[in-house]
Amino acid sequence: MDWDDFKFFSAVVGNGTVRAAAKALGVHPSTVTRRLDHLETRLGVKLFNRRGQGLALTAAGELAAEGLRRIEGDLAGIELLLQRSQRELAGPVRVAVPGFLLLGGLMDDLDSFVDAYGEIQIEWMSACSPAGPFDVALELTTAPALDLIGREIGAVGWSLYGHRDLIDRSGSTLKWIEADGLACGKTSVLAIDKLRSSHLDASPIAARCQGFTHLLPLLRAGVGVSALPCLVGDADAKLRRLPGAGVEREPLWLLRAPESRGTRRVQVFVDYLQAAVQANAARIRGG
Amino acid sequence: MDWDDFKFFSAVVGNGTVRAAAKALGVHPSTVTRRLDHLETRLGVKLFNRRGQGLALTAAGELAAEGLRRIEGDLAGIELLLQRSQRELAGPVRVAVPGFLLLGGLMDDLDSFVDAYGEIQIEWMSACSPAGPFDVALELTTAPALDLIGREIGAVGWSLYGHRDLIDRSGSTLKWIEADGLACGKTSVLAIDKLRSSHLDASPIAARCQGFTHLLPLLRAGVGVSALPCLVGDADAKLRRLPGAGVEREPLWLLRAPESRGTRRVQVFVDYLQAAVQANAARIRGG
DNA sequence: ACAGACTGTTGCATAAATGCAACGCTCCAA
DNA sequence: TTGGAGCGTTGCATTTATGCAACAGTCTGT
Repeated sequence: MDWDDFKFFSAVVGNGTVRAAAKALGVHPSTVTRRLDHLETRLGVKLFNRRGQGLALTAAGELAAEGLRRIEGDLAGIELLLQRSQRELAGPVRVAVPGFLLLGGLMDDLDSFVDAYGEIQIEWMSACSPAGPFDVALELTTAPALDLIGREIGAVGWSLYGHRDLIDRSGSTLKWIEADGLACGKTSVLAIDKLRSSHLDASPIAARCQGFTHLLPLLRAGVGVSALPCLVGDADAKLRRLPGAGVEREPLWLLRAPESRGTRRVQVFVDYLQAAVQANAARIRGG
Repeated sequence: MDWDDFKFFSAVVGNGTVRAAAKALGVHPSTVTRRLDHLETRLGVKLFNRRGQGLALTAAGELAAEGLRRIEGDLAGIELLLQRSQRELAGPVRVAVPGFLLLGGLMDDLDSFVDAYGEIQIEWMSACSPAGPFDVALELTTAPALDLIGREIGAVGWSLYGHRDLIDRSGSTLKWIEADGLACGKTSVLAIDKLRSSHLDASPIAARCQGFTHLLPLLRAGVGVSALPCLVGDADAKLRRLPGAGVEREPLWLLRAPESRGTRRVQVFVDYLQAAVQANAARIRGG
């Protein structure tokens, strides 16, 4: 089935004569007649009656023209739609998300998004030190800045983790690993302080480090215990929660810059981000 | 704009892979990829993401697929519709119409019908002596046969006509031309008898003939006067109505054979026939 | 880890569609 | 009646698209 034949047919119907259709399509008149012949032969139906001056539609031709009128418009509409979506869905989206969410596998299916929206360039910014303005951010806060539009979309659960052997070896005194810069934009995370003070207040400090990049290897090596987002701690087979240690939760907010409100490419990514948080809500909360 | 590119795109979406689409279309896989490239280049939009195993639709591709789903179905529907209408609108239609209606120009735009429905073969039968069964007929009757479906769709007006010079030469005694076989299926037309008896009862008979083929030349030659359907008489520039002679009307019935009821090709012609009678109603009635 | 089967994609020979000019035809006006 | 201009349609050279086989890559099951 050759769709192009219908295009030529439709052009002839719309322009009245073969020559006019040929000019409109930018081809030679002979091409048009040959495509019409081809179409009629293939269908086994005469669409036109050739008679000296111009062509006259047969009943079947009238039927076909009727149905094609809409198809022709729809097809042109698709082209316009694609080119418009092309413009709307291209460009940068500046995203500020705490590193531990990515570390915990929140964005493991990001490739499907990149596949679908290849023209959107995602600029990942450390939520800790937002070097510049962002379009969308996830933050552990209850008081979003005044110039942002915020919404609570979940809660991040924290607990105490250590190497499983270290935890199982009950009776030994557990040492604390002090880490800074775990949650971003905040000097300290309330959940961490509460966990330590209620379970390991008097424990000695084994090490002091900066961020997850340092903290996780130290925990895996069995140097001591520390507070981790459950999303990160539970995902690590070598680590185990400290028995008895509960889960302290911090509210997770989705923040949007007002100036990118209504921008489709940003909205599309926000939708994906929300879906990702939703899909991992249980893991993020920590059970 | 190449519609065929969309066909290939649609096939890939529908069949999942390039190779499956190629097999479904009966072409080589390379052809499919080249058409996709062509389409993407022309639109300036990426529809697919090539990744090792299979193809993944982009957001734009999803949009296009959405719109094309319906178009694909519509196009296939048109083909089926045409082929069905081809079957339904091909074959013979047996028509029995009194000759004078054709003589009077009732079917002057028949060519447009033949153009539109070239596969319908109209078999004209003399209504006078219906050699075989017909699908549709026009008849001057008030009592259609019992096995037919009839409907009155107009009235045929008759009056007295003669050569204009003969009519204008007042005072001379007008001679009558007796014609048989004017209206069909009937031995005599009541209107003719009434017209003669009320205006030319005592006039001598100048000639006796058979049918319009003989009668009209005699009238044009000024041999005498006779009764004609107004449709025929008024159309002839040489003839004129006899002043004072009124118009006698016979009901015109449209008859249909029950066995062809529901046959589209017959119905289509009946519609045309009714429209033709309607358009010429005034001329047929005789003013 | 490693064949095996699958995917989509590329040069090269062939087949098909197109452009060109000339033709036959109908219609309109002088 | 007779040019002239419009129409759609036909051989022939050329451009374009297709089929074929071989390729590079990924995924899966052993």
